[in-house]
Amino acid sequence: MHDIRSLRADPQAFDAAMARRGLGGQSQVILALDAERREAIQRVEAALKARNERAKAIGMAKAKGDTAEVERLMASPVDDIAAATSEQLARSEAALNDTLSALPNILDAEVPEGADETANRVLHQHGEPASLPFKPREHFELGEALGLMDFESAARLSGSRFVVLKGALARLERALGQWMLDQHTGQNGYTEVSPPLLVNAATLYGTGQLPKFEEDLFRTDDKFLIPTAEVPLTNLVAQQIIAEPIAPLRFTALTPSFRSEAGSAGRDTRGMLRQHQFYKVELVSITRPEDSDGEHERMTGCAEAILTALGLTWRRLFLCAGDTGFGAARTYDLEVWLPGQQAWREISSCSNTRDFQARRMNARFKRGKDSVFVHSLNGSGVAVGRALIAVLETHQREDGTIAIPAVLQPYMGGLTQLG
RNA sequence: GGAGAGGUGGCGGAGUGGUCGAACGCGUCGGUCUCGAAAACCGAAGUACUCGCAAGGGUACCGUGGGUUCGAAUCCCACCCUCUCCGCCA
Repeated sequence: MHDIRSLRADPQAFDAAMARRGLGGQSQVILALDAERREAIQRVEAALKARNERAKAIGMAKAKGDTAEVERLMASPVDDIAAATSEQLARSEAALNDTLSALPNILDAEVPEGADETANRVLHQHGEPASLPFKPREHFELGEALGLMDFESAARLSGSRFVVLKGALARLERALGQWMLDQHTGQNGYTEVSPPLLVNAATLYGTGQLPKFEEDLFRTDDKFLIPTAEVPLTNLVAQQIIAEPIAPLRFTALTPSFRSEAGSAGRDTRGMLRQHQFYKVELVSITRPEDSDGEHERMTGCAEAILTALGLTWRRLFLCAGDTGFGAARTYDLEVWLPGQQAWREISSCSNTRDFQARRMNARFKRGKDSVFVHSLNGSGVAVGRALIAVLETHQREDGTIAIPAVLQPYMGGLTQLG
């Protein structure tokens, strides 16, 4: 959500910021709505003032027992402009709100220009894509050959974009999630949270999924399945005035994420790269404004450490303007190298939303006598399903067995390989 | 799911139609007193929007949204949430 005051103060800057997102001039329309709204407020409040004065006078006359005065006042004309104007006020207020809440966050000045992912900038890389002495297989070939990955059953149970994992592979998924969670709570100072997986519309509005991206969500009668634990974790501070977060509030959770994948029909249909449901360990930080940039680097580092410890090859991307998500001011993506697919694939996305979400959810802290909007950040630390894929493809051997990374072996009952 | 009770300011808790943004207590902040502190006493203090250069006005907010009324924290309706009991249930 944008601050109408700063927009008023510098409309050109606002338009320039939206232009980086490929959006045409917005400020004219918004300022017109704002002027309309404020003008309506004036009229409504004037009418209300007149009404209040009259009512108060009647009350005083009655208290004095001055029935003549009461009757005179009751007979005096009432200002009925209020009804029409208040409707107009409600309309322009709603229009202004709808417009503002559908506009994406203002990008950080350092975000690379560019319309799509081809303009993303690689910041650094860990390891080199390995040239294996045999033809590496894709994760679903490996999983199915082991008899531990079953797409047919999943399709029968649920439809496309689901998978059934079995035996040691199911355990490996669990091990990944447990181990990552333990890293973040044990080494990185995050507090583990077990949040609701169904949330209401206000909560999704707070983090920015609503109103614009409803089609990406699964919903029940009156609730939505979370598309990421970012939603409940960040909203923990919604509507709150918390103590000043001198040290950032850090939350982590291992949850399923549910995504309708509307609009991605036909993409990544083989295997478990793009599913309607997947586990993810999420990281969320709530900070003071002056701390959020540093926290963003730290958070991304926490995710990178996970990938390194798993023996994966990865790189950090600085997403360009056109590829940065709706709520983010700046985003780093982490990509892992998938030998079977011979491609870099996203496994984590870490964003600083600054006060964009905080404004939507009215999350503040007290500084002196002022209430200041917090900054909120979120990042995957990391996607469990995709980490599973990366582990399979990276640590596969020619005979189809898979070496289990040392850090996971304690979580696998000492098992050192699959197959 | 059924029956009942209830949701008021940071907290507790009054207030059932009129000058109520709301008594009182606690807590908070400032002051007096004190070497200092405590106690006591005095005083201050909500949030948002809006008009204004400012000083300072105005409006709204007593779970949420409607309604009745000249006027609503107070009356009516719907919904949400909490608690108690019953039923069901992992």
